[in-house]
Amino acid sequence: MNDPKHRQDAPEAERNAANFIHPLIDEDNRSGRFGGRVHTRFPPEPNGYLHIGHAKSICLNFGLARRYGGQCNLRFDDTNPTREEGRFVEAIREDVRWLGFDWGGREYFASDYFGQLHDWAVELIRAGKAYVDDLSADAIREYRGTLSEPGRDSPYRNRTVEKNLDLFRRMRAGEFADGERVLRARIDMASGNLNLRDPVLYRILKAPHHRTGDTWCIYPMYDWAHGQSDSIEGVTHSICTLEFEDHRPLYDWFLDALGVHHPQQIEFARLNLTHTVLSKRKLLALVNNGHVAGWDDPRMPTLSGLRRRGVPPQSVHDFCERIGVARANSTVDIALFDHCVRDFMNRAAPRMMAVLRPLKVVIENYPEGRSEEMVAENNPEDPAAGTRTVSFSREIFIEREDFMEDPPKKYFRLAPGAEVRLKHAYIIRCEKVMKGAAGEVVEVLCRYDPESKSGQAQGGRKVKGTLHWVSAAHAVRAEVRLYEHLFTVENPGDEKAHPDFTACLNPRSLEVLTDCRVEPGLARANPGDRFQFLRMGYFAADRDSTEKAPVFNRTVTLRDTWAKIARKG
RNA sequence: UCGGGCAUCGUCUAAUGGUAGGACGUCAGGUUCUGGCCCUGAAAGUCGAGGUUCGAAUCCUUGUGCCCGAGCCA
Repeated sequence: MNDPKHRQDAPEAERNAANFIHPLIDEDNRSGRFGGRVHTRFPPEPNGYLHIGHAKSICLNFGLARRYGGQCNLRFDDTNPTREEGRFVEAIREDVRWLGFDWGGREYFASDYFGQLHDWAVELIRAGKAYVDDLSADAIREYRGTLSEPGRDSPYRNRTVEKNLDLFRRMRAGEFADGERVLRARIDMASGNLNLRDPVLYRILKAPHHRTGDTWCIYPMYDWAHGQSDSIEGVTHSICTLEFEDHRPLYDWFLDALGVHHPQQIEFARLNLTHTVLSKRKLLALVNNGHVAGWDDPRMPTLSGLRRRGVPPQSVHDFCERIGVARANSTVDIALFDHCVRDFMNRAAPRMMAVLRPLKVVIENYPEGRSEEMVAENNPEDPAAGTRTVSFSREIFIEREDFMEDPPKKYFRLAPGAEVRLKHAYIIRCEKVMKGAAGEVVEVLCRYDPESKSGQAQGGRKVKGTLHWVSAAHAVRAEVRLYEHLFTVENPGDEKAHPDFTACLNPRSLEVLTDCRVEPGLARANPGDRFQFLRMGYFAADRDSTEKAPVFNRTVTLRDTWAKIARKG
């Protein structure tokens, strides 16, 4: 347990890296600002699927609650009925659950608070802090001014409280058409912060809501709903991304105007990852334009995509811990994510032998019709994983790339006259190469050394290379889907460098291999089961997989030092 | 142009006025029945200019660069 390899088993707190939010919370706890309480929330809008960037937020919010012995709510920010759908709610729940977080029944919706929000709006009107504006959307935009010039007051800004109350009541009663009127806060049309130039609180939207149906025809804007929802839930620290920084003065203004519980908003930098895109719009385009097979395509950075590809949730946690939390915009190298996947899989995934591109090898001096059961360790990193047996016989398959008729130097694999170890079995020597009409290698003839069996007294003889293999008679056919990063360039989301991000798509992001041969035990893999295919990478059974037709997704390759050497020549 | 924010190895992130450290990546080597894992080592950073201080990544001034903001989206 003290083995550094097993640090994943260390208590959460020990792996919890420092970030700038901790001292802020520590100070609040010292001063007693929130009575020593720490309560966070993860607030997705149910209008799409969660991705790895959301995982950073989820791990942060739930992680802070865990670190400080507090709680974290799951709250759906469903204030826009034209974009949100119930089906996303279940998908989001599933993703958060997959990451292993439990919101303990504290599942809330901004729509739960529509009544309270309405009453508070009336309170603001009574206090002269909100008014109904008849200006059109275009006019409001014009009156708002620009980044460098102040706005102007709406001609409707100084209506009486009675008139505002009446108009707001009629807005709610459905007397006006969409867009005809809005309720705005009366703050400061000259503010340098555009969010304070009389922001809209309510707009008229005669659209059914996924939870409240047609109860409402006016819906609160994000700014009006979010802070108050935090307040109602007793949230202490409202963690959000950097683009909401300009909204904080408004967040504070509403809570102060209402005189209710006032959480602290804290902003952090959202995650960017190389070789992928994380914008909802671009992800949607990938799905809609058929560049990927769906939201859970294993190439997608969505949590459902990662899950289907076989990424363990522990790796996502580890990744989120390692990237840290800061206020500077940054782009994390996807190599770090891949490392986290390998790091966990190395310790957790049982080894199996699978030949992806088969080449037949006949061992001439091995008796026909004979076979033996070789003992194979399931995971050299985990003795407790035990052993299994693998059938060996006269005809086997090896990987095509593990044989070269005319090998470069430093090639440790099979070649005419060369010797290699067959993992868990014998040392063989290549005696002859059989070719087809086009001169292609179709079969390799070898002789084995009976004294070299794995685990035998004489088995210790050293050879440079060790190959994985399967017995031709025993192996089963399988489909294997090889995935690579979706984009060839580091930052496909950079619209200046790449106006059309789909032009950066990696043409080799998916390669389907249908004639693979795998150990028979693999046919019984259940969807989601993860393995290391020896020397080939980490794989997981796809949800399409059946015992008759097993299908595996490559989650990530192994580190490949040979590929690096070969590339350099 | 106005308001807000951010600049530390290639990348991400620590250092709370006192030895600039870790991780990924890269390179070199060791070990190995996985060219995996593991182990050892190396290269690699405080945006620029002034100032305060015994001492500055940290504080001050100033410059530069980048990000966010003009939805009845979130």
